[in-house]
Amino acid sequence: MKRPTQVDVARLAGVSRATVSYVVNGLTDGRVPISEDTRQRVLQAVDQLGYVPDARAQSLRSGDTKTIGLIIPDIRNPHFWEHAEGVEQEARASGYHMLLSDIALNSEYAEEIFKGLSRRRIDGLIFMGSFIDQSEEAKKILTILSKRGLPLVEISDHNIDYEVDFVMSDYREATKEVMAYLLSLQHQRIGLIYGVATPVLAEDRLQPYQEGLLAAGLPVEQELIARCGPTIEDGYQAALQLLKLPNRPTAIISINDLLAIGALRAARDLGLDVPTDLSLIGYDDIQMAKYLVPRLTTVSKDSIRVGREAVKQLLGRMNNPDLPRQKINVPPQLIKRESTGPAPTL
Amino acid sequence: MKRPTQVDVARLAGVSRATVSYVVNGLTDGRVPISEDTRQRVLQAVDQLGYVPDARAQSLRSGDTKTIGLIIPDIRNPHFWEHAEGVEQEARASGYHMLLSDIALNSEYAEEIFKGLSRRRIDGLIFMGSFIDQSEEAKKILTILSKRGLPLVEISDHNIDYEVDFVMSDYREATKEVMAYLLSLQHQRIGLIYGVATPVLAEDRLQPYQEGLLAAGLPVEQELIARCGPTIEDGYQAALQLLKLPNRPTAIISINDLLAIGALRAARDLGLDVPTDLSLIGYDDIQMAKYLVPRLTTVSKDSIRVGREAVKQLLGRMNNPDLPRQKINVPPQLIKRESTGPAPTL
DNA sequence: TTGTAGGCGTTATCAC
DNA sequence: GTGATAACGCCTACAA
Repeated sequence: MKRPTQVDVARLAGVSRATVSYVVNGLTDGRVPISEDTRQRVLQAVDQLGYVPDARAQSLRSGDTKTIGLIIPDIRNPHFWEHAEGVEQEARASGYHMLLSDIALNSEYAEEIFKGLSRRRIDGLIFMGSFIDQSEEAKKILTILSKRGLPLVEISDHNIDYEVDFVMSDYREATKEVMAYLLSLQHQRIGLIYGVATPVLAEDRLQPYQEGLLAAGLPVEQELIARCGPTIEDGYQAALQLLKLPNRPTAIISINDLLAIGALRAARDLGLDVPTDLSLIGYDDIQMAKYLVPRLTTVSKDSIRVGREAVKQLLGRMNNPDLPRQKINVPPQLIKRESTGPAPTL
Repeated sequence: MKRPTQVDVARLAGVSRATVSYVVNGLTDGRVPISEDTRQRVLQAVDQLGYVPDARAQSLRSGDTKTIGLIIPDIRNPHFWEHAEGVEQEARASGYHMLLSDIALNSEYAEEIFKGLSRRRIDGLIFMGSFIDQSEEAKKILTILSKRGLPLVEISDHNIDYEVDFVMSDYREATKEVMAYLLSLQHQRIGLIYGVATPVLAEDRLQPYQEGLLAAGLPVEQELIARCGPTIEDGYQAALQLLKLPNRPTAIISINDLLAIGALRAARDLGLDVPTDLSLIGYDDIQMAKYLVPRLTTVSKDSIRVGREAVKQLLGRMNNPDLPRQKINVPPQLIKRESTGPAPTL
C-alpha cells in the first residue's frame, strides 16, 4: 500500500540502496560501472514495484527543485495564458516544471504567493513587472529574494532601470505608432480604455497617448480616458461611458484585447458600426482577435515566444549567476485588421 | 547568502532547533509551553533572517505535500482555465497548492505527466475524464495510482461506471435539450462541429445528436458531421466545410465555444448572417460568449463551481478514504442568446 | 562491481 | 520549558 522506496527496490533486487540509485540515475556507463545482470535485476524490481523516485528527497539532497515559478497578474486574460504556455513549453524541454501562481490582480495575495514559492524553494522566478510594481510589499520581498540569490526574470512592457534580467516588449513605441495611425485616419477624438491602471502602464500607454494628441495639436480630455477594471464587463461599461458622451470619440484604444471585446459589444449595443462609426484598437493580439467580427486591429506580441525567452534567460542566469544583466527585446507590432478605418464625418 | 534554516534561527535566538519549530508552528498555547520571552526572541530571529520553512523537508517528514494536481486537456481553451480557477480558489482556501498540468491533447505526454506528479508526491489528483480516456496508457497508470491510495476526482461530462469520485455535468441531457430547441425552430439540417473527438464525447454529444435527429424523422448525414482539432482555426475550417456544402445546414452545434468563435467568423466570411441565415450553438459558456457579436447561445456550466466541488470531494476523500463513492451533479443549462433563431426558408 | 555512512531541513518523541 | 535524537528518501564520496 505504501509507496515503495529505494530500500524496497534494493531488497527485492538483492542489492544495496546505492546500487539502485546508480541504476535509476543511469550512471551505469559513466563513472560507476554496474554489471548488466545487476542492472536488469534492479530495473525489473523498479518496474514490478512501480517505484518512482521522490522528488522531495532528491531535491533536498541536491539543493535544487527543478521548478520555476511564474506569476501572472490575471488568470482570466487569455494573453497571460499564452505566456504561461511558452514558459511551460521551454521549461519542460529543459527538464523543469512550471509552478503557476495567479496573483488575481490583488496585491494582498502577493505576499502569500511569494511565501508559498519561497517555501517550495523554486529555482527561479518569472514575473510580470507591470503588476508587481503596484505593491511596495511585493517589491520588497522581490528584492530580498533576489539578494538571496533567487534568479529572477521580469516580463515587461517597457525598459526597466533596476537590476533584473528582463524580456521587454516596448509598448511605448507601439503606442506611438498606434497614435500616428489613428491620426493619419483623421481621428480627432480618440478615447482610451485604461483598464487596471498602474503607474507603469501609464508610462507605456497613457503618456504616449497624451503626447501623440498634443503633438497633433489636439487637447487631452479627461472625459475621453475611461479607467476601469480587468474584466470584459469592465471594458463594456467603460466603452459605453465613452460612447454615450455628447461628443463621443470616433476611435478608442483599449489597453488590451479582452477589454476590447467588451468595447466591441458596447458599440454594437449603441447601434454603432465598427469600423464605420468607430475605430477600435486593442493590445496583445490574443488568439481570437483575428476571428472576431470585425477582426480586431491590435498591437501584437509573440507571447509564447516571450515566455520561452524568459525561461531561457532564467536558465542562463541559473547556470551562471555572474552573467552581466540580460535583456532581450521582443518588439510588438501593430497589426491592422478590420476594426479600424477613416474617421466618420459626424 | 544561503537560505537560513532552523539551525540558524536557533543559533541567533540562542535556543534549540526544536524550540524554533514549536514557535514557528504555533504550538505555543497547545501541548508545548514556551515562555513568551523565548517566543519573541525566536520570532525576531525569524524575521531578521527572513527564515521561511522548507516545504520539501516538512513534507518529507510529515508525509503529505499539501499539493493537489490538476490535469487539463488543453491550455488554450478558456473553459479549462475556469476550472483551474475554481480549483485554485478552493485549494488555497484549504491551505493547499494547485499543480497544473496541461496534457496538450497529446496522449504521449500523459505518462510523462503522471510520472512527474507521482515524483512530486501530490496528495490528490483532479482530472478531466473525457480526454484521459483516450489513452489506454493513461488509464492504466491512473488505476495504479488509485490502487496505491492516491485520492482521485474526475470531472466528467457524463455518468461514469468505474470506481472514482466525480463531479458531473451531464452534457447528454443538455444535448437533448439543444436538439429539441433547434428542432422546435424548424431546423432540418443541423451540422455538428465535432472537435477533438473522443469515444466519450461521442456518448455525450454525438449520440444524443443522432438520436434527436432520428426521433424527429430526420436522417443522420455524415457530411454534416465535421470532425476537427481543438483550435479556433480548426473550428473555422470545419464550419467553412459545412457551410460550403451544396445543401448547407441551417444550424450548427459546436462542441465548444472556442470552436464556435471560429464558426461565427466562417459564417460571416461566407456572407451569412447569424442567426438569420444560420443558427449556432456552443458549449461551455466561456466568459466572452455573452459579449460576442452575436451573443452566443450555449450550454452553460458553472466551471468555477465545478472546480471547487472537485476539490471539496478530493479533500473529503483524503480525510476519509473509506467514504462511499461520492458523486455530485452540476447540471449544465441551455442559455438562449442571439446566435439562434428560426430556420430560414432556403 | 557493490556496499556503507553522512547529511539535506524538518518534526515527533522522549529525556532533562 | 528546553534540548538531543531519530527518521522521512535520496545521493555520493569513499571504502571494500
